[in-house]
Amino acid sequence: MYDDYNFQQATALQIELAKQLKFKLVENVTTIGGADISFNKNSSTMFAGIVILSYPEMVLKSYALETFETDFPYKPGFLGFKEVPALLKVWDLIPNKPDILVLDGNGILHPRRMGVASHFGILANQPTIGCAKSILYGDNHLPANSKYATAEINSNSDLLGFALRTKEKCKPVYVSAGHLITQVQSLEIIKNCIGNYRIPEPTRNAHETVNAFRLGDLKAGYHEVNQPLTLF
DNA sequence: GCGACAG
DNA sequence: ATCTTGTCGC
Repeated sequence: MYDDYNFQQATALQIELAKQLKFKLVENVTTIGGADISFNKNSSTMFAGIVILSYPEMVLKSYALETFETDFPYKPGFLGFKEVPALLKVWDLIPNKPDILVLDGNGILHPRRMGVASHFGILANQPTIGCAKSILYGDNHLPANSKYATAEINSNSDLLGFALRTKEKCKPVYVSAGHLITQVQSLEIIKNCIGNYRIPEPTRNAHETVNAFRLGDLKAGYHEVNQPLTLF
């Protein structure tokens, strides 16, 4: 049927895009971005946002917000097709891009190595990291119950990512390289982005910010932040 | 065939 | 993802 045809095409495109993936070290990281999407149930309007923090201080420096219309449904394995178009629209509003962008979802920890972070990275030619709140694919071995404990996530003999305990007695997050960064550096960067919560600061801040945008407390466009924000 | 299944 | 109160555990 109609949906099957779209997902067949989407699958073929993911396989093609995955051939373009590159993994290398990112040098001199001083800024890191977080991207997220929010929307009301049963609405085709997505609220997209990207925040930029100083690294490793994790101080909010700027953010961009924009809405986007889409009918593409959520389906496990195809999140990029739903979220990346909206995120690219917000991305274009940012004059000074962050050195690395963290997306809420996976990078190469994906059946076709094309999670939302890899998908965005390829289309924007931007170093990206995927950080998901639950497992999508691969072995699910839990890390020890201590902060910073990790467990490799493999599929067959490929190292696709890491489960990372960001906080004691909390479920781990799942980290993988998106594009233009290595697996090990992705893990190190995310470790350095942990504040006092389970979710690393770039993603956590992005989530709070897009929610405020959806609820009408923040406006669309690019905004720079100078004094500490008393929003959280 | 059955179960799993990012956001 | 979003809608929501209380409640269990540290």
